[in-house]
Amino acid sequence: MIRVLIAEDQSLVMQGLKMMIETDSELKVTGEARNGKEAVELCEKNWFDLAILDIRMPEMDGLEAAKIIRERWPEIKVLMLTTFNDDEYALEALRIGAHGYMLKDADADSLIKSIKNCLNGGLHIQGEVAAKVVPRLLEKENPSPKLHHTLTPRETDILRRIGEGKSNKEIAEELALSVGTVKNHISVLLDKLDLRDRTQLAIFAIRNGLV
Amino acid sequence: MIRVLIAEDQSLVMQGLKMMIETDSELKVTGEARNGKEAVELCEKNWFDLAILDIRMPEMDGLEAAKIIRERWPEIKVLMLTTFNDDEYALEALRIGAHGYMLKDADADSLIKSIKNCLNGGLHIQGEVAAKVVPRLLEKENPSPKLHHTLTPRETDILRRIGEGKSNKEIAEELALSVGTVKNHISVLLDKLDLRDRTQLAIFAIRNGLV
DNA sequence: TAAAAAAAGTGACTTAGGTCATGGTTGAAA
DNA sequence: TTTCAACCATGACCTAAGTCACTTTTTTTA
Repeated sequence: MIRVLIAEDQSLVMQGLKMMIETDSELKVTGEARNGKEAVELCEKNWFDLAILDIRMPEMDGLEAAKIIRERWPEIKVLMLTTFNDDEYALEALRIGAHGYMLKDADADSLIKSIKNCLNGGLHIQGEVAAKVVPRLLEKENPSPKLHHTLTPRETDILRRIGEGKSNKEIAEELALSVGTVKNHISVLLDKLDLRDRTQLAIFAIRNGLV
Repeated sequence: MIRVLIAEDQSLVMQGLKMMIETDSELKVTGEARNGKEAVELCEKNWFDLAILDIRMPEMDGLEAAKIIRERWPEIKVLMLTTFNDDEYALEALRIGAHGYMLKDADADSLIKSIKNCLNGGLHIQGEVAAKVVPRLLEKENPSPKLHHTLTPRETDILRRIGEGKSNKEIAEELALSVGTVKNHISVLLDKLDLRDRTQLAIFAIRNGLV
């Protein structure tokens, strides 16, 4: 029997995955976590063959959890689950050594196929992501993908507020800074994340679950 | 037996709902639609006691489907399903006469409760939405909530591109317009949606599934 | 089909957003 | 202790964004 751990904060998606997985008599969901921290804790107590991790989760996100699991229990297959076609995250997931990258809005069949394929040692990346990601991998470690892990607390804070649609003036008032300072932090954010303006920052913030 | 129709484009969520609903022996999912159009077509062929409609769907969204179902089959209970705490949509849903408003990230228990409550003739609005919405209802028809239904095709198009993080110049080039024209459309959008800048438009576009 | 209304388009003008050069503070390494 | 690096802060300056008054085109409807 293949033991599966699911880490997913949306209970509907959790139930859906569970149901789909257990239609196959070989597979059994023996662990359910609502964030990355819980997932790692479960791995400490029980053995799993496959971990399905949502990228966006509270407490500890799926990428961090994946990293820890890959380091400490390298035999466990890791499948990342995401809502969006975010190639930055896909790259990061691959770098960590995930065995698959699934989109939540894919149909049931291809999700099952991803799971099966992953268990058989395959690597599967769903969506248009693959087309964008593969060329990048071929250019050897590309230097651009600076993830939000490299952001300072101030920057993350400001990024979140941009994602809430606030103006520089509002952010400055809330944080007791001058607008100039806020603008400067934004310039740094734009540079780090390789984006162009606050609108793209807001989109990034939402896509990555900061808001 | 209570017959349930689900309209939901994300198959994972569909499976999750189905599983949860069918843990109760009284309930049975006898219809599955992947968009609003399919939902209405199913209603024409079969009878349902309850329709669970995702607000965000391709082809025809949940609000439109709800409207049609409420008009043509007023005995069917309608439960709206959404990812975000979007009070504009909640209001619109209530105006149409939906019997409930559920958030996808709620836990299984409260989702089941919403369904049960809805079947018993209750009205349930999940999340902080309720607190924002109820006062508005008491002020008699409030004039502000202009939904995206009132947007022209051009405006919707431009709104989507803003949600993709494009600049006015890029949008103008793609649509073969002057930047001035694009700016003007944006001014109209800001006015109609009661927002302040393109960042808030981008957030709106994402929250409402345009991108 | 004429009149009215809605939508699409334009460019001069104002303001908020973003860049850049610079300085202060803290903590760790030499 | 000094030097270096990372973070935070600031304001002068420039550009893209947004407003406004207006014209043209398309669609409604009387």
